[in-house]
Amino acid sequence: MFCRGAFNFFERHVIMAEYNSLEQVRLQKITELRAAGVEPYPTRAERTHTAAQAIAEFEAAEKTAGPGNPPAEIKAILTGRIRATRAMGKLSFAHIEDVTGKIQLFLRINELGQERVSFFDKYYDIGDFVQASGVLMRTRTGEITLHVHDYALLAKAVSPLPASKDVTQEDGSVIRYAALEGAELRARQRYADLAVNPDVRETFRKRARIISVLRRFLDEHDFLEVETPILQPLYGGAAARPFTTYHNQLKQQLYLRISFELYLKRLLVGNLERVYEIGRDFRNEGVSFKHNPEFTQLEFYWAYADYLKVMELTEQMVSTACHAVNGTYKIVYQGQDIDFTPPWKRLEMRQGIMDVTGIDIHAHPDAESLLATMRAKGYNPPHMATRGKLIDYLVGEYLEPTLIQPTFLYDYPRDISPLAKSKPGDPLTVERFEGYVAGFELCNAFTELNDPLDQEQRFIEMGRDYTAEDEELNLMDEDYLRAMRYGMPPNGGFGMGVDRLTMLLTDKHSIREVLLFPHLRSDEAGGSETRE
RNA sequence: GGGCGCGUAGCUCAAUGGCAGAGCAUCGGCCUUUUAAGCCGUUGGUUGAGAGUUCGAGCCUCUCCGCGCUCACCA
Repeated sequence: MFCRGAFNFFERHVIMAEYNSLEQVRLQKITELRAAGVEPYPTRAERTHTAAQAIAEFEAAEKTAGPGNPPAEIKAILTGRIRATRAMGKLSFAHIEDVTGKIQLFLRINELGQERVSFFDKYYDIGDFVQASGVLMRTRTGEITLHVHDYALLAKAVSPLPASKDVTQEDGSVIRYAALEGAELRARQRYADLAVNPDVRETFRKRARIISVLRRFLDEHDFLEVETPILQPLYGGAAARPFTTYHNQLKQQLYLRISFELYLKRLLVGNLERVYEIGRDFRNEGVSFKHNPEFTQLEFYWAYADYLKVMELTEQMVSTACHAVNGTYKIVYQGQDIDFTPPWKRLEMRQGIMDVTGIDIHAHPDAESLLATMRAKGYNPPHMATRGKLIDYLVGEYLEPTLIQPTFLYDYPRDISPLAKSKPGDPLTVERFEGYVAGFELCNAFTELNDPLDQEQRFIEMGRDYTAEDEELNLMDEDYLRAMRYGMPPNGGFGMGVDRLTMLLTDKHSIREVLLFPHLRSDEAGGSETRE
């Protein structure tokens, strides 16, 4: 009990000493390498070509030489990680992989001598980083290969990479053997996943490309990228439970933001006109295949625009991102053909609900009337207080799943949209749309409410919908109202989950496949050993 | 949080309540153009953790941990 920190420290060292048999073999090799004067972790490396550059240069040299003629000699120093070895006594082959791909090494006693070939076979393992110099050649089977004249260790791997082997079939398809496949292990040890699964690396390259394209698109449309607080004294802009934290010196309760909205719109008051932010939101809610506690959000606000203009910009932006990543506007998501070519379908929510349920929400201006009709038609929503929530239920249960092709569902109930501007002449409806693709929500946007008196009223109404025990739910943001009182230009605002867009564009079912380090529970082994 | 399913060697997976196995990886041997190299041999396990039933548990029961699917929650 006393000195608990020291106990944990000791315990940790015991855990660290638990090497498996494969690791013990490699540790022994490290000792022997040092004894032989080989530093397993040298400070510097040298490289003249990436794998891809070496292959391209050799092919170009072959072309220059012409068929049947030997190409000009190309010397190269390559670096990479050993992915496969094939030792044959006086010969040895290995594949190394760098960020551009794989290339084969060919070691022979003619150049290296028996001792150096055997030394490579004995001490170099899959997973080690190596450097090899030599001359490019083609083997008898036609593979462009580095004929090695010298080699060096760059970093020894103690733990074996999860072994995976590929064999390319005659039809070009690749069969993978014993690849790292467990979703949990892959997420927990993303480093190993990335190291052995090239398609995972490709997914995250695509993700980076998507974000880069979104940013460039908005920059080119004269939006200013800004950064607003993640630690906020009040949270708002969405309906979600926040994470709370505490500033020790200020003795202040703080929240991690659940949206950027209220801060970004303050900037419109400051005459910035067009602003956007790409960053992390945090929501203290359930985790699922499409929810992570922290996720990447894109929001922009556009002065003098309305939700119709935002729709047009949205379909342009998302289709541009799709084309940049996939080279086409048409993709397949989980077996469904999706076409992002603008313009996307526009569907009024009232009409959409009518199409799938036969209920006209305009005929039911209050919750009681709507609920009675729903019940009469056999719909049994869980207990819900407001008209908007009943409508939301109908949309979520019956309409959303039908929206496979990119669709803007527009004109939402006022009472579930406290930051959106009312539709002129229709007090129950606001100018809001959500973009749906493949049956789930991709983005959410509206003509922003800029009337400070109306906004104050909405905050009050919103507060009423929540019961007294929701003490934390303080939606009244006085500073935001003060900003709005200085005058906010009419504007259209937009929010989109970047992770979900990435899921769509990379054909991933789970958000965990597009997050490098998704949230997972503690992986400490043995439940009964945890003490608190 | 609820329901259903899963957890076996470093990785991918087998195993009617009856000696815990295979492929790849590892280790040793043979092999001078291989590519899942091949051939011969070898090693590797607290079957997620703990308890129970049983002559005997990877398998049945309970508790716990973790993951997956699903529901709830979720702009």
